[in-house]
Amino acid sequence: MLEMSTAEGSVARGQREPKYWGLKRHLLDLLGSLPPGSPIPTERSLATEFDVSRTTVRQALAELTVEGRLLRVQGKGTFAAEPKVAQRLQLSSYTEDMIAQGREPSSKLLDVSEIPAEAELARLLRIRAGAKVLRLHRLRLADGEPMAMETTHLPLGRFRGLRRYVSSGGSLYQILRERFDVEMGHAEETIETALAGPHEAELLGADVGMPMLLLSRHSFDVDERPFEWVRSVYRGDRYKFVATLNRP
Amino acid sequence: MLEMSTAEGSVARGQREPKYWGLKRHLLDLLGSLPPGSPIPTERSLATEFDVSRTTVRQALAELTVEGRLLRVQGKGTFAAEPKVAQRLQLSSYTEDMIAQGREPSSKLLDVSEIPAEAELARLLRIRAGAKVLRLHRLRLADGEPMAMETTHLPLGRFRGLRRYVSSGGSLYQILRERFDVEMGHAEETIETALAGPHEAELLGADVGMPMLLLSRHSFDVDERPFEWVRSVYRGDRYKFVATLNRP
DNA sequence: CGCTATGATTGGTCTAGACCTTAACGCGTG
DNA sequence: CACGCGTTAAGGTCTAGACCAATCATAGCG
Repeated sequence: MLEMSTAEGSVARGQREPKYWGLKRHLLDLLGSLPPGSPIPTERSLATEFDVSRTTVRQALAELTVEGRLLRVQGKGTFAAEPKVAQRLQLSSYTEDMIAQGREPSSKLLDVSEIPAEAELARLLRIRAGAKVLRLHRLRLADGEPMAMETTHLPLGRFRGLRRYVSSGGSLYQILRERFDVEMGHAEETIETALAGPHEAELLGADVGMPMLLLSRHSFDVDERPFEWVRSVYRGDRYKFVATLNRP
Repeated sequence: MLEMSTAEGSVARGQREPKYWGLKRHLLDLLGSLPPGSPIPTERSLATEFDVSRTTVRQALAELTVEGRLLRVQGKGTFAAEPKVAQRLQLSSYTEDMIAQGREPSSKLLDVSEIPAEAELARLLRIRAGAKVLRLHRLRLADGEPMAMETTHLPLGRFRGLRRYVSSGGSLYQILRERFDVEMGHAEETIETALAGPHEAELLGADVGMPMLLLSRHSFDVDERPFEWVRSVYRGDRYKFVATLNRP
């Protein structure tokens, strides 16, 4: 895997190594020889074994957790995590994209609501502030596993009656294409890091404070009119994005 | 900015809110009305003011730091952070790319070495394991500010004498094009999260444990032969990647 | 004038212990 | 058999205080 350095390397530089680094190294070693899902020793027993306080153990465990190496469950224990899954940088729809990867996609529609556009959202969708937008809140799954939380905003002025079509199921892009004659043009995506809030953590089965990949998509039709603005939150410890770039 | 929820929302769900959430909210408020670089109260004074232990204050500060909202400097204090900078998903060279954004690019060559390829690297570069590769360790800067740490691997069998050209400066891609007739084909990039280790943290002026964006690039020439494998580590609290996707 | 020593202040690490929340198990009772 | 209710043990939050390490201002000395 050609790992990123974590705590090894130049020890002899005059610096004193914090105790939790050593503990982290030890656990990393342990994880190397452990299948995903295996339980690791409890916080209290690690504290005893290494003769450090539980706080120090927790510092090491916390870092390994946000690095995606550990999974902590209150009341149960701490376990070796699953390796990351690749996620294609999508311009195609989520559904098509997952199928292309041989995974079985599904969506759970969490919420549909009509809300007035705030200034920033209105600018992005090129409508006037306060105009109604349809907001879809969806949980994206692959093989039954939660992959992302997606929030889509669409201008209702242009897509009257969209709410009914959406509620009755089906691919959003297919609805837009067939019912509203939307021809997709280009899209602009940004990818950045973010931390999971309580809401995201709960939906994705992650912990508060875990690093997430925040993907924003701003889609335009062939006439350069913006027709959607999407924010998706992916678990940073389990997914990565893949893009293929071609020489112009 | 259309923020990601952090700790607000459904308070009245039977759950007790941890103290550090409230503290975090307060600091987020404060940050909203503070220009970047402004100092915020010290840990000890926050602990006194809010009547909590310093440990609790530190938990709130730690989360805000990895979210890119705060900058902590030992011996000096804690400060409001700068907002994120956009970074184009690059197929062109770093140099060209920065110029297109109106920034002044520079590179600092940290290390050049010839090393034998490990199994995984050999597979990626399609050479035999143990064959020599040139490893470049570079710090990428824009307007004098460290942006990323980049590690490039090139097969020396194909690029004999490359080391000398590189050492005497100039764009790597330009050298490959002009001296070795490499015509760039496509490239495959992946983006994932990672945490800063001591090495990355020091070079990029970040803290150990901060979320980073890890960009890997696998480049091929027009004959589909791989000619480089690159790993770049970007500060996740300050940069984001932008990609424009077009309908095929 | 310039350099060095020192102390004050800041964030960084660590302790030993307390109590809370959640999950799993077992043991009763209806 | 099903349900509920403790018990136990796990991780989550929090305290009060200690010492370390980096920074900066300042006082003093050559």
